[in-house]
Amino acid sequence: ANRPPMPEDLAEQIEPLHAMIRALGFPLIQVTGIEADDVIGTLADQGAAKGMQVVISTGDKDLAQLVDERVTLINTMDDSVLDRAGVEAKFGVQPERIVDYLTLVGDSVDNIPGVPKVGPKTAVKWLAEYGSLDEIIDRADEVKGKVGENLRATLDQLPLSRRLVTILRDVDTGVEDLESLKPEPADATRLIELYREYEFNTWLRELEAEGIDTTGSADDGHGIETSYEAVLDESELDAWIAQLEAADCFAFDTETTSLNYMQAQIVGVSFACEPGRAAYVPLAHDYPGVPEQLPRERVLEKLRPLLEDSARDKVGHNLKYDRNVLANHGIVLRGIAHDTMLESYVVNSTAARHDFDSVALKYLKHGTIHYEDVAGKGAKQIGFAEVAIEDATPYAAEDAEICLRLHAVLQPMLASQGRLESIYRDIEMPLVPVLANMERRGVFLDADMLGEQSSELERRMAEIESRAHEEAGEVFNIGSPKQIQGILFDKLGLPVLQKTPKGQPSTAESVLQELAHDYLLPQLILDFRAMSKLKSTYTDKLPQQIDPATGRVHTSYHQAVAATGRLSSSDPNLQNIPIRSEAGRRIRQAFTAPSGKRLVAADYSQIELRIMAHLSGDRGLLEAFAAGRDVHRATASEVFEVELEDVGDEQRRAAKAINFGLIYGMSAFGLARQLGIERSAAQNYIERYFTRYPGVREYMDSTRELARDQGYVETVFGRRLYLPDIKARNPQIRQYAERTAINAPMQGTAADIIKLAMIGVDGWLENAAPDAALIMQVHDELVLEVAESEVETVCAQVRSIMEKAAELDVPLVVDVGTGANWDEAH
DNA sequence: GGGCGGTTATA
DNA sequence: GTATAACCGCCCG
Repeated sequence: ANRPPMPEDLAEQIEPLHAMIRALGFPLIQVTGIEADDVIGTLADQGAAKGMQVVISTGDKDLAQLVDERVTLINTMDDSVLDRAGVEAKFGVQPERIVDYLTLVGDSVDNIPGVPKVGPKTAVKWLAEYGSLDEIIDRADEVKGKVGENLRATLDQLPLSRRLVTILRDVDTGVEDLESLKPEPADATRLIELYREYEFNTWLRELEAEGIDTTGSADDGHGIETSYEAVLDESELDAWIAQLEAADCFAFDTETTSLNYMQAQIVGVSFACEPGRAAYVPLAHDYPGVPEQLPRERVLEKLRPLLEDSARDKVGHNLKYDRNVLANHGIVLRGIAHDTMLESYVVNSTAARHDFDSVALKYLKHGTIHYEDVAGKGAKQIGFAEVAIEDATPYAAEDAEICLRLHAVLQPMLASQGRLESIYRDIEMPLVPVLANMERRGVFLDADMLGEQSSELERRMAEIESRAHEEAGEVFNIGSPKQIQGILFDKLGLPVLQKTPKGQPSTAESVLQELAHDYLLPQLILDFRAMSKLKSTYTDKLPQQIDPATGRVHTSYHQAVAATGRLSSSDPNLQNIPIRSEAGRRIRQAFTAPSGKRLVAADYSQIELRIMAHLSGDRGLLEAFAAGRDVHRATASEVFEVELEDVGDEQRRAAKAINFGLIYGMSAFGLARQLGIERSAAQNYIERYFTRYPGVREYMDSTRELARDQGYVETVFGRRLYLPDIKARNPQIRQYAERTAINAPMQGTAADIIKLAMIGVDGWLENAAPDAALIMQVHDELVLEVAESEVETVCAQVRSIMEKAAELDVPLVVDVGTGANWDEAH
């Protein structure tokens, strides 16, 4: 009576939930007219009677009455376990008295009255004094005070209350045999369907990471006896070093105190050189009662010759990290021969993730011990140094041993598929130390300059915010799209021009820009947003990310994230530093060269369009580049049929949009929107373009066809990008795959070329200009920090190396600039 | 605390 | 119309 009816939002979730439980392979028991608690009570009793240990997963305190020697509760919200002692500790009464306790206390939600004014305290006190509810009822006269009166007044109801709170243990559950309740393997196909439908994207990714086959097939390593040992004395260490020296290639991994490679200190190292055997050498575990470990610096000195020897091959998973961490201890990791993360990436860059656990699961069907299993997660996570050595050993040793086995599986896959091995061997692997060096070197930032900008932005934002509140006639959070939406569209009744994917009126930039023609408030919001972005992401955040030890920011370049072959950058992302607005350029000015040095920025001019010319072999386009023409102007001249020198600004702008659109696999619709013209006019432009550059049309068509036939597209160098959706029946999904098919060879080839250039530049610098270094890569641009005396030589040589990084049917052109800061170098 | 939507910065 | 990372607000448990 006191429970509100089930909300419709909840009711409609019940059936999908049941479907999901079935797909997961769990037994689902539904008994009409019986409480779930009673079914659980009955099954628990039956299990206990058969001598089973029964665990009930619940947060419901009522179930505590079921606890005995064989039955325990677990609350998976906080992982607390309630056994007999736990129940007594939590409630102050034994499990057998829980029914009595609940009867006295009552439960307003379940409409069980209990005795007024009796709560947990009084109930426990009475039960301790009288022993049981029956005894309390019998001796109700003895209880003094107001609660005594209440007890006597409710005596009649108590038997009913007791019946209501008592969980039944003898209902007909319809379950013939407890054996039939064993979980079945999950129905992966059905699960994927359901996860897609309800957009459970995280679980979907997990499922994909496991490979589609989730029927519980056996571990590929099944049958291999594994021996993982912790190395705690010197003679064992020496024996391992001797084995590593004798091996052709050994797997190597470090455990550390931090994911931040600049701050990380080594806690232990692990090795493997044959399947089934691995060692973990704990070095700096630190917790009460930790056993004596070999001294870290001494062990590292012993390992130094092995680790620094470029002739000794190592395999690892993301060895760039290990190289950076070892550098913190003065060791230069050389001989980085193989990396299973990069093997997985080159074999199939579109696989959901290339982290160790996912890759091991996918290629070995081996479920690894996760970091969270040994260190916990969230706020309660501990550092690896606090992990007990006996827990750390299987985890760390497995990393090395499984890595070795992974390499044995992935290496042949690379070798057997076209030019993938060359992408891996000649591009990705040599790039590893180059990136590690760039990361460690870091970028100098003028924090004071950014600080000043922050204060200025703050002042101007406060001003704009109060004007916006005035304009709106009320105070609202200008940073909340939801509240903006309420003000603009509900309160002020502005027209809704566009909706978000979820069907809400959008307040995106393009929409506000349109509305700003007629109203003031949208412009204020736009101005606020532009400043807020710059302030929060750049002027506030970047200075905080300066490493105190080096005074510089150290990004992470990710080599196995972008499906096209590009790098990505994070913590901080140095690939999206503003450039377009004046305020944005001021942020670039804070990227400065320290005294005595200059920044050199070298970027490829129109590299993706040049690659399109090369790939398509279109004569007109090739010729335009060969002649060194302004390609957008040349395109305008062709499409609009005017002489080169007569091309107007507007025509050039349109031609530029067409050129970019082609790289992105555009439609007339998209071009029309970009240019703010009619769809038919855009279609007309595209038609004229293709008439003038017929090779480009042929290339686009043949690329789509090739993608359909072979299921993947390739860069000029043979990097592959798989397109599983290219045959999708849903046109939206299929067309998206087609656009990716068009774009990936161009974006990917550009990525291959700049990676080759980086390897070349780094190699040259090492000998010829040791005081100069690469410090950033932004997709088509390299930034170097160079001693003033070397600037001229470096500029010339970097240009030359970049332009010669690949030989295409078009010249590669590089613009080089120098300056005291990044803005000036452009 | 964790996940997601909306938004915006770059090539 | 391609490829990313990161912020804030908001919601949930």
